[in-house]
Amino acid sequence: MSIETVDAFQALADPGRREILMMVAKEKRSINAIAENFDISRPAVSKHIKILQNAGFINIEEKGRERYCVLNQSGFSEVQQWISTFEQYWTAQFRSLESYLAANVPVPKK
Amino acid sequence: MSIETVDAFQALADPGRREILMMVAKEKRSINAIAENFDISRPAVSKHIKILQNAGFINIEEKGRERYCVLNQSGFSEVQQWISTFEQYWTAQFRSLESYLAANVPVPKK
DNA sequence: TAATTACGTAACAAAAAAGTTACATATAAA
DNA sequence: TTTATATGTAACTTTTTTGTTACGTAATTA
Repeated sequence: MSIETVDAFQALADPGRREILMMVAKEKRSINAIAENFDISRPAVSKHIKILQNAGFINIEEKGRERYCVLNQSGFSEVQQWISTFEQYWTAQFRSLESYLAANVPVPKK
Repeated sequence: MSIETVDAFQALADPGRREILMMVAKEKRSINAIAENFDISRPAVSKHIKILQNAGFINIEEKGRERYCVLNQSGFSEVQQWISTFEQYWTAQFRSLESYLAANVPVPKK
């Protein structure tokens, strides 16, 4: 938890943080409301929230002394974009498999 | 690095492992070929490879004493699927913003 | 105004991750 | 068959993460 992680992937590495995102997705929740659903202490949750916020997964809406967490699309988009850069390689790999088979696997003569 | 991480998100948390995936995406590479591109020792790379393999991001093709890393789609799919479960919430949030505005923001009378 | 509530944060402890060196082993090359 | 190469793994150390307790502060409520 250390300082202020901004790395989206590191932010998602913790299962608890992913759970928090799931909760917040359903409806905005205050820090305490989130902490109630976990075995860890409120300060620990508070730090998780900060990491998720810095990584762009949630935004905070301040309402008096309460702070509500709402989902922020940018973190998700960042991850999705990274993943999508790999998609082109599946077809590339498929083609190289094709040419490999064409070159190395004997085709039965008719 | 400890034991055998199988969690896809944890596997992606390390920037070095993401770099490895980028490298392997371009073309299959042996463990040593990968290690040459990093400042860390070969054994360390070897462990990263194992984590990526266990998490479903790469497969190993054994060729004699060499082991080539090739991309495996399953890890990527898992992450992409998780991300996509959140997509429905953007529209949900947008609708709740709409209704909030409709209820709370005065519309100038014509 | 005095409690109470909803937080943040500093200071530390425990656990996990990441890296290293020192071997061991199997294949390939001389 | 000796030597070199490509790798895995065990044993440890260092660094990062994660968590806790204790305390501070601003906003509500009584």
